This record gives sequence, C-alpha cells and structure tokens, in this order.
Amino acid sequence: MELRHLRYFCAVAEEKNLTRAAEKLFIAQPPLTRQIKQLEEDIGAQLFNRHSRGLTLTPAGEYFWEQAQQILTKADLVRENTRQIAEEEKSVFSIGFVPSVFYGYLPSLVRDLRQQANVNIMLHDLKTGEQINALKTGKIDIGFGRLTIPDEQVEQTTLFQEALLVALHVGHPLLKKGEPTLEELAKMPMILYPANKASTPTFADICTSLFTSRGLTTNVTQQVNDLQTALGLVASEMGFTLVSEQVRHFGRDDVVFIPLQDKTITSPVIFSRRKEPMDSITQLAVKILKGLIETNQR
Amino acid sequence: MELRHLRYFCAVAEEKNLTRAAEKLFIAQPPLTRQIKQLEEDIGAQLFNRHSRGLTLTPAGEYFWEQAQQILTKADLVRENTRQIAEEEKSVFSIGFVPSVFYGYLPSLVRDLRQQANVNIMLHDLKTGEQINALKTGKIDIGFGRLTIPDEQVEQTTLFQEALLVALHVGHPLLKKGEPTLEELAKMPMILYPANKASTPTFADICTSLFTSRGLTTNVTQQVNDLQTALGLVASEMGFTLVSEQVRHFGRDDVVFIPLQDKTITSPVIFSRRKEPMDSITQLAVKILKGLIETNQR
DNA sequence: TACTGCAATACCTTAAAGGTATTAAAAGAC
DNA sequence: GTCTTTTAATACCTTTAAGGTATTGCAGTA
Repeated sequence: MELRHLRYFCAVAEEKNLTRAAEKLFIAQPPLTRQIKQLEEDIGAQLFNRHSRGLTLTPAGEYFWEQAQQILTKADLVRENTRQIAEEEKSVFSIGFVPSVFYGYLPSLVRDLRQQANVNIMLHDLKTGEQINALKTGKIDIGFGRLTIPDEQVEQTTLFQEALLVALHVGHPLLKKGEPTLEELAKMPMILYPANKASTPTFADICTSLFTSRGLTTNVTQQVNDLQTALGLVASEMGFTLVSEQVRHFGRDDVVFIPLQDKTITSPVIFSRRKEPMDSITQLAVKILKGLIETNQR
Repeated sequence: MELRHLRYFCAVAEEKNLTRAAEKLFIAQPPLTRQIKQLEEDIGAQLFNRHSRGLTLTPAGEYFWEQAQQILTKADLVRENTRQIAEEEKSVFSIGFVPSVFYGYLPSLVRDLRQQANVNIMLHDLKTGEQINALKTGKIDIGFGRLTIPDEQVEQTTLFQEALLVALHVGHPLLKKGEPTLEELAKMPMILYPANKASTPTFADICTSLFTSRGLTTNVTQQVNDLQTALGLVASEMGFTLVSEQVRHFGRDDVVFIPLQDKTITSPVIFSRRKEPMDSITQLAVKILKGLIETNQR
C-alpha cells in the first residue's frame, strides 16, 4: 500500500465514478481501475460495489475513506511542518515526562505553548533517569519527573510537592471517618490506572508499592487505561482509586477526593532543564509554567 | 511522497547507516541513497547530516521520524481494521452529533462502546437536519441533536432538557446577586467557543443568538477553539462563558457554574435512530446511554 | 434493437525503482 | 605519512510496474 493508492481511492470515493476520477487525477481510466483493484487486493477487502454506472462504497470502504483522508492530511501536514522546522520558521520543542505527571499542568503547558509560539511539540515518555541523558544529548528540552538525580549539566527544581488523594464516590462510608489510612484502604476494592503496558513503572505501580512496602496486600478489582475511566468506575461504586493532587482540578461532582491521613506520603514533581543556555522557547515554557502553578495554587 | 519513502526513512533513522538499513530492507544501498535524497527533495528539507561514517538526524529529521512512524502505524492499523470490517469480524458504528453535545455523554458512550464491542466508531459532525438524512441513507446509526424533525422512518426521543449555565471565575461580582439575567450578562466580557469555522451554526452561534434575539448586544472579547481553554480564560478572569449543563461534571474548582435566572432558556438533547431494525450494537449503545444518563442524574 | 455510459481487458510504452560496479572521502591502523 | 577499512555517492544498466491506447462487455435507457 502506498499513499498513491490512498489518493486514487479518495478521488474515486468522491466521484463515485472511475472515468471522472481518472480525469481529475490526470491519468487514464484503465490504470486507475488497476490501482484500485491492487489496493483492494492488498487490504484483502472489497472497498467498492461495482454497478453498471458508477461505484458505491462498501461499509469497509466508508471506513477506509475516512481514515485515508486522515492519513493524507496528516502526511501533508508533516511534510509542511518538517520543511518549516528545517527553514527555522518553526522549531521543535521536546518535553520528557513520567506518565504520572501527565494529568494537570502538562496538557495546559502544551496547549499554551502551541498557542503562544510557532512550535512543534514532541512528547517523550521517559523515566526521570532517562530524562537526564535525554537532556544532555539534546533529545528533550525540558523534563518532568519525580526524582532528583544530581548532574553537572542539569538543573532540577521541585515545582511542588504533591499529595496523593483518595478518590471515592459520594456517600462512600469511609468519608464519615475522615481521612483514611492505608490500612483501611487495603481492605477496599481498588481501581488502578494506567493498565500495565508491560514496561516501565507506571502510576499504577507507584500506588501498589505504597501498600506492599508496608506489608499490606491490595484488592485490585479493575485496571483501566486512563484516569477518566477510573473515575467513572469510582463513580459507579466499583471501588476507590488514588490520584495525584493535580487531578482534583479536573474532577467530577459524583467523585470526592480526600487526602490520606499520613501526610508524609507525597510525591514531588521535578522540573529538569539543561543548565547553561536557555533558549527563547524554554524561557517561554518556564514563564507559562510559573503562571499555571500560580493560578492553580490560588 | 509515498509510504515507501517513510518506510525507508525509518529504517535509516533507526540504523543510522545506509548500508545496514538497505540490508534490512532487502534492497541494495544505492537505490536507498536515492530514495532518501528524493524524500528530502520532496519535503524541501535536509533530514540527515551525512558523516564519513553513518548519518545523524537533523532536528527536522527527528520530528519527521516520530511523525513518519505514526503515519506508518496508522496505515497498518487502518488496513487491518478495514479488512476486519469486510470480514464482518468487526463492524462500524457511525454516530452523528452536533458539536454542542460533544461534551458529556458522547465521549463516555464512545469509550464504553469500544470497550464492550469489537467495533470501529465513526463520528460525524452533522446538523440535526442532516442527521435525519444520514440515518435514512445508513450513513449514521444514531444521532444526537438539538431539534425534533418529524420523519416517517426516524424515531426521536428527548434524552433530557439541558439548562445553560454561566461559567464565572470564583469571586466574580455577579455571584453575589444570585442567578444572573441575560441583560446583566450582556454588559460583561464574553468568551465564546468553538471559534467560528466559517460554517454550520456552532454552540457559539446558539449563545450569541440568545442575546441578539432579545435585542441585546454582546461584548465578545475572545473566541477560542475548545471548552477547556474557554474555562481557562474564565478562570483567568477574562470574562464569562456559557456552557451546557453536562459540563458541570467536568468543571474545575476555580470556575463556578450558575444557572440563568430565566429557566425557560434550555436546550433539549435529542437522540435519533432508524425506526424499524435495531441491530445489536445500536441496542448496546442505547443500553449504555441509558446507564450513563441514570448514573449522571443521580 | 440500438444507443449510451462506464468499467474491465488486452496489450504497448515509459518512467522510475532496483541492481552492479566503481569511485570518493574520511577515519583508523601501522 | 601510507595503507586499509568503512560507507556514502555516482554512473550506468535491468526490471518492474505505473500509465496510455484501443477495444470489449455489460446494463440501463431511448
């Protein structure tokens, strides 16, 4: 399968007529017939129903049409962006992060940065340690992690300490007792996220290790892919889940967040960047970040 | 640019060596050299720095690498899904919606439906009227709109009436007065979303027409692309915005939602489907939808 | 029945992908 | 410094497959 096939397919899907599509593509009709057949063969599915006059899309074809347009649009965009980066009309800004900081400031930072600068942002899911190397090699420009790892060339600052909160559905019995302990929670059904991707410690692992390191066993009833779903399950009274404090701002009204009794259970968010040269985009990022933190701490 | 170029590029980006990449691709080295050059020419940017031994990626190349992988992965996925749809191992379920119902139930419905059925979901941004036709031609299977348009073949049900809420930053002076009137709001700076895409009435148009139909003029200070940004601006004390009631569940704690004084200003959410044959996926969707509404009304 | 509009087939042409042999250039070995 | 090694680039040839022309075949329409 080549992009040419997609281009031809889209033309035919639009015209619903091979002859006219061929004209639009500035090729003859027979080669177009062949290319479409080739595409269908490659996919292993019929995309068009042939009628005596014209063609119509099969359900598979309808789906493929939508997706093909997306691919073609994306390909064009990528080409244009790549050219602009090379021409230095646009620059790339790479951000490293550990998954557990992905909720909260990071999405806002990305959005604001994209709005305020003509920049392409690349996100890299890296452990805190990997971020240090990535910073030094220039693979990323800034990083968000949960550990301080001293290094000559890297400056790290603690953005804030983050308490872990317990997410419970409104009316949950534990709410009456006030702030729960880990011992109390260990008995309850627990919902974890993100679902294990078979690699790198995730936020789910941080949560379970909180219990296991204290000799407690957990009762994990469900593991889902994302926070929103986890909260949905909490709301559906399937159990509790732990969230980082940032999530409080994005909660829903059928879920309540309360702190743990043990206030020493916190997790810092560490911001890392190369020491010496802070380019203009990094400066802007730092400025936006400060603004976000100030806004949210109020 | 063809997918072949992307495949070759990715191999070279991985190996950082033309000879070895060529081996992996089962072609000779010179043709690969040529294809890479061709790609660079097509894009109009240098993707690799050539050294005496091996190549390294330029910043533009780094960006292109990431994007190229995404495109290739997507292309493969699309081919596989298309084949599965044709084999009826997987089906397509098309949902029509007006943008203003996109917040709230719809994302949850999509997520749950994808989890519970082996189904590809296609979303179509259609006006309520267009949804009726799309239902009849089979382009969509269910639709969510804001109008009832009687039709022989289509059954419409009102899911719920939705009040419009005013989003204000905490501490806004209007909060003391209690529920505001449109007259009071007309004087205040207003934030609209989504930004006009030069077509089809959007939620922004519904909001402005509320005022203009009563002879009031609005003071629109900013128009942004999405709800989250709009709420961010509200939180930043840039003005107020109107949101549909569903949004209340996804609010943030620095923004307050209060109802309008005039309770007749509501907007129904209409669910449409073909009358006779309700296939298994539609049945499942209806079931999930009922569940969602019940859960959220509690 | 003849006509018309289109897709499919057969067969030819040409452009471009791929291969072979060689060169060029730079790094490492001695 | 010279020789070797590594590896990309060049030149030139081969082959594949995209594209073109002419024609056929099939349905619906006049």
